[in-house]
Amino acid sequence: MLSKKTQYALRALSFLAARFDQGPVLIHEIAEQKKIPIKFLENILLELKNADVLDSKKGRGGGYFLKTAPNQTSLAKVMRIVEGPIALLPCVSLYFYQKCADCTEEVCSINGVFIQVRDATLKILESKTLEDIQEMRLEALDFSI
Amino acid sequence: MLSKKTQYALRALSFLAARFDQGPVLIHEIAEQKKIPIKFLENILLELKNADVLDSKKGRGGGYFLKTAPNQTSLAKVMRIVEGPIALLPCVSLYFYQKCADCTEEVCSINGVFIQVRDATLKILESKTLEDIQEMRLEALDFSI
DNA sequence: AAATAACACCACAAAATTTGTAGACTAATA
DNA sequence: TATTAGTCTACAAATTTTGTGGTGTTATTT
Repeated sequence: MLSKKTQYALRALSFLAARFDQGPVLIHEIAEQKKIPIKFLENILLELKNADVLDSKKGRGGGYFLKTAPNQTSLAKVMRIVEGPIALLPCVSLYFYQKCADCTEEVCSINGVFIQVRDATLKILESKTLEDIQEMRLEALDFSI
Repeated sequence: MLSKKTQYALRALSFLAARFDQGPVLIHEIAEQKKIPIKFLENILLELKNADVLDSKKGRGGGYFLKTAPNQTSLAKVMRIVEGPIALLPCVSLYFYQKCADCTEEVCSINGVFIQVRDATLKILESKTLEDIQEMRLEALDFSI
């Protein structure tokens, strides 16, 4: 299961994706719209900024905004920033590899399956972007009916 | 990431799978071979027994053993017993569904991707069984060279 | 029947992680 | 220079994970 932190991050980003190119958005507004504790959200957005997903502007008229177009940031990237490894076992992670503590087998009989799971998961999460989880925009709705 | 508990469970089961039909195996022996804290392992094995994956025998000559052939227990089943949900979001879980707390969108823009991830993961974990992660058996090795 | 072996069960404790908060600081703008 | 809004550090509360202790129960052996 994804942590709340990651879920908050995805929600905030789906909101910011819908506002891409419309100027900075206040943390306060995101927190309110998405019902995320504001100080917690602060930390998350800052982390995403330090990882070059977001950018920000201080002072009046400031706020957060996507650094690049929504389709330029994969969900895998976001998840690695806020959640950490995507793989289910440390010994099978591409970016957070760790030798399994106390693995007693010379040839691990377990990790093969989890390499498959990892690859199947990554195939999706590397190809999907913020554009794919972008919140529905009001102006995109068709009111002509 | 899978919890240590789940990793321990998988290791213990890979060991028991290799010993299928060879009588009960002592908790003590599994703990030693697989370097798992014995009291922690007790809890795990009991849970797997209560879920009908394992069976046990008390007293002298007792121990734990697989209730059915290794290929009869899927990894998905094991993981649901010891780890809980396989899906990455509560609102997308088949066996542990929960409405997303504070989901503010009428139509969630996020869950579609995670349904895909869930399905890709389950396709593997439902089809792979304990037979697939079974520890190499010594008698299966070819010493003729 | 007594002794012993081994699982069953309950309750708790330590450790780690996650989630959330407080408050001072810095930068930008009007 | 006052105000606005992000930055940063540190901490605290809550929850989950990991691990332990002790007693009970059942089966086997002698």
